[in-house]
Amino acid sequence: MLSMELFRNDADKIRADHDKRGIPHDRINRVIAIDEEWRNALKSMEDGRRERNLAAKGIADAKKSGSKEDADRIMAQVKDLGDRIAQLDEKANSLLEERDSIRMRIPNLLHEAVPIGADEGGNTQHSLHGEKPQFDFEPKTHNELIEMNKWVDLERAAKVAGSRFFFLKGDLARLELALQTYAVDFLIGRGFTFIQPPVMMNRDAYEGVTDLSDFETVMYGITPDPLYMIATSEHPLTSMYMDEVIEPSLLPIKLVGVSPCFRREVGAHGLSDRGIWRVHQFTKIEQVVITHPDDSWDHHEDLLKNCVDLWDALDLHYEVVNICTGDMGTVAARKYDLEAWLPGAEAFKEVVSCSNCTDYQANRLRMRYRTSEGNAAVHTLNSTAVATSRALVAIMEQNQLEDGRVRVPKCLVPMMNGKTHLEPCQL
RNA sequence: GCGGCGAUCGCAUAGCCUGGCCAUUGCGUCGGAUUGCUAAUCCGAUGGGUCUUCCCACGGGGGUUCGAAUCCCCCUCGCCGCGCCA
Repeated sequence: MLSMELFRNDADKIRADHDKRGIPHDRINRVIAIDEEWRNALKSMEDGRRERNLAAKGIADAKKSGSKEDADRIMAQVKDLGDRIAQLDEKANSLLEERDSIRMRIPNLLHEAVPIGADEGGNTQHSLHGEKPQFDFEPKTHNELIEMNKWVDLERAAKVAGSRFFFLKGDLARLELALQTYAVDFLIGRGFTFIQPPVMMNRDAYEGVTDLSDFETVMYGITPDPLYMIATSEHPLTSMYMDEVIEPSLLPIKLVGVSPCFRREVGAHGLSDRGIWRVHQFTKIEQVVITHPDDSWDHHEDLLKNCVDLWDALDLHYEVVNICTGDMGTVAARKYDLEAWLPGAEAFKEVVSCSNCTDYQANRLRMRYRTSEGNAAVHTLNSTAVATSRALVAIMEQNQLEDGRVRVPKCLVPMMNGKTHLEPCQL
């Protein structure tokens, strides 16, 4: 959410940003108009309260000096004042609610380096990493590999849970655990604190970190309790300090979280998403940084560097993509994606998303740091380190052998008890 | 789940019983002053708002009242005990 100061003092900045995104200004103008109305309504209400406070004081004084008649007279005068104030208060509150429900839907201001584009076709390549793997045989898709090696059981998962769930089995499951351990240790080595978060959140905290439409299309609600399954550990980690004033000496707060991630994937269809590429539950190792606004763009580059070094260590071929205006979404000001090469699909596909959300989440979460001029919103950043299901797909497809076995990335071999290749699962 | 107790400003606290001055004090932080000692001492500021002779804020919501931190009800969270439990 953008700060109200921006609407009041620098609305043209927001309008120019909307032009870049290709969306109309009407919501901005509406926020400004309702804000004006709200301020007037608030003023009348405050005048009423002031009158009441003065009267209450008058009564107290009168009683103290023993003048019961004076007290009774004032009381009679202000008898209906309470109702009037309540009405004015209600009006002001409904205006405020209306203003902010619109404001919540206005997207973050974009960084100036974000390329202009209507949709994902406008994204640009930032850099290319690793060597494209060459095969002297026809490489298989990960779907073929998991099936022939019995590493994933989709049918039985459908039976006990539903479609787009999976049982992960044998060596592939063991590799998944190795990936988690490797990524967590890697980030601990770069100064991150390891956190295991709650995997359910209440509505109030959740509204602070995500686009409102996600409640309809992404998150699972829990019946009968008013909770939501997290779509990523970014959400509990970022909202961890909500409603707090953070001592500047604690910044930057660098967190690495591991959690299962739950996504409804409403509207997702198609054969290209079969297997474990797009699923309702997967595990993700996530980086989160809460920082001083002056440092946030440096931290954004650091987060990307961590991903690049981590994915280089896994010895995979991928590109970094600079996400364009039309593909950005509501919360981020700038976003890089890592897209891994999938030989089976002959395409780069998204495996990492690295965002600077500037003060957008912090404003919603009332998450500030102390300055000599008062409190100011912090900046929040997040980046996938590894989403294990997708990393496994990339490893399987890029490291496959002709017989269907898969070479374990060198850095993970020690965590696989020295095992260098994934063998088929017997069960 | 049941019972008891609690929640006040960055942290810690007083005020609540018995409704009515400006919500107290300590620590921390920031600013200033001063002194030659890794810092001490003194002064000031330090919840939010439209930064203000004004309004709001004592976990959240409602009620009683001319007036609520204070009385009543509901909810949330925490602590203690009991129950259940990986």
